[in-house]
Amino acid sequence: MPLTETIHRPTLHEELVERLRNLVIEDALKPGEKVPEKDLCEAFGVSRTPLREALKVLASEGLVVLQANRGARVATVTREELEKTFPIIAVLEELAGELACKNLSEAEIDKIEKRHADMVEAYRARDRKAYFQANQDIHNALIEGARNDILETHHRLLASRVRRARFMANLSDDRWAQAIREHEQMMDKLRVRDSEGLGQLMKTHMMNKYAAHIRALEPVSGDTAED
Amino acid sequence: MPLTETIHRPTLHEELVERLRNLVIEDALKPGEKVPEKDLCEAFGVSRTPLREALKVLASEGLVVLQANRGARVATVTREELEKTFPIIAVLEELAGELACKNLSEAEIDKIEKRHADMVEAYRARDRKAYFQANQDIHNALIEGARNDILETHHRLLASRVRRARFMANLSDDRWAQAIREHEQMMDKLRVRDSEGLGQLMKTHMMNKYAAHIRALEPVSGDTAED
DNA sequence: AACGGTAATTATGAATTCATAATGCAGTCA
DNA sequence: TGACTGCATTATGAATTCATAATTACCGTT
Repeated sequence: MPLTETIHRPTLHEELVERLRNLVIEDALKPGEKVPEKDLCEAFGVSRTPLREALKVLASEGLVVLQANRGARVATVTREELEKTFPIIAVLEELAGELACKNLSEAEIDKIEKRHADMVEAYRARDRKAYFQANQDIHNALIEGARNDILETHHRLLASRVRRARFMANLSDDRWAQAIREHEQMMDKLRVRDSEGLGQLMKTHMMNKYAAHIRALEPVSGDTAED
Repeated sequence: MPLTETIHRPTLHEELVERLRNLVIEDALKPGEKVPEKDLCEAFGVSRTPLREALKVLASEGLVVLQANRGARVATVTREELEKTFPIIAVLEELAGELACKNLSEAEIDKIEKRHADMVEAYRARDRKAYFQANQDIHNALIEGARNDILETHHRLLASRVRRARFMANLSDDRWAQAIREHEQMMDKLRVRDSEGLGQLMKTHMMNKYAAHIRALEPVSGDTAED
């Protein structure tokens, strides 16, 4: 009997990885902060062992940094790291776009179309929160549409590290309008299933997002200012 | 004070991650095999705790699979996984090629040139082992030349999972000749620092490698037989 | 009063212990 | 004779304990 398709009973440390990851992504634990094992243990009602195992995993993902005998700190995202990460995300999205074009069902494309409409509507209303959510959904749908869980994993790994950078906070009107135009073009390509076209657009879309973000960071000394 | 640039003193579980990773990559632990904690503990002379932490990390990297209360097994590389992984490696190499073109020093390019000559020589002598080593060195040099440690990490993560597939074992004469031609072209692009050109070549080179490998796998039923 | 050193406290890395889930074997019943 | 069930053994997940390294506070000296 092949041992694929075995039931995946979530073990304690896996649960913790998930919870901790969310804490970091949702900024409940802020970059640079210490991650106090003791407090988290009683907060989650678990012993230190599984929590430490979870921290090791988070560290290998780069979300936290372990210092020998000095515990874990939430990783800070430096500007240099952003510069290194965005191009990688960009080429992954390029690939995802190509694959999604080939693999998405008509129904799924319709769904994305709807979310796209929501997003445009949110843009008209200048509703940043709704826009951000719809945008996220669309990108996620395209990534998932690639039908490549490994691609998805690596994309999530990279995206989770820069998500904290909060692109939306400093979204200029110009860039916003440009982003909408780019999304329109993406939808055009998706409708006719032009995979290379969509891939290219998603790549440049991400690089533009990156450029805008770096521009926004420009005034800053170079390190990440908090809040 | 920014807490970047802290000294990275290797802790016990990190050491173990390294050692175990090598065991898996070097096929000392074969795919599908159980990873017996007890034996490894006495083999390395450590307790189970750091070893288990290491296994969690390896699992998050996808090198081993954890099953609740059933321990860890070395991950088997299914054909489907290969099909999902290679395109990702390909786009990462594409990006690496572009970046390496821009960032490599002349001296480094000379070094690669030398290794390339070694590789061609090994091809002439039909010395698979030497060829494989030189090939590996060249690819590594190009990846490192990208000056992007995050890209490097993800590339290594993906490559280590398929390395076991041992492309070289079933390298047809045709494919071998083609690979050499592709490498010649890559060197041409690198010499004139045509970044897009090198990127494209590295991508297609990887996809061709992939295609050849899939072809070699063809006869196999599709799933990996267990012991 | 300030700076440096030492001691104490705290917290982290690692070992050991404990409990529970899985597997294998044996015995019995069809 | 073969299959199924129950028990025992083994091994894994998790908690607790232990030791060591780091940080902080306090005291002494300049």
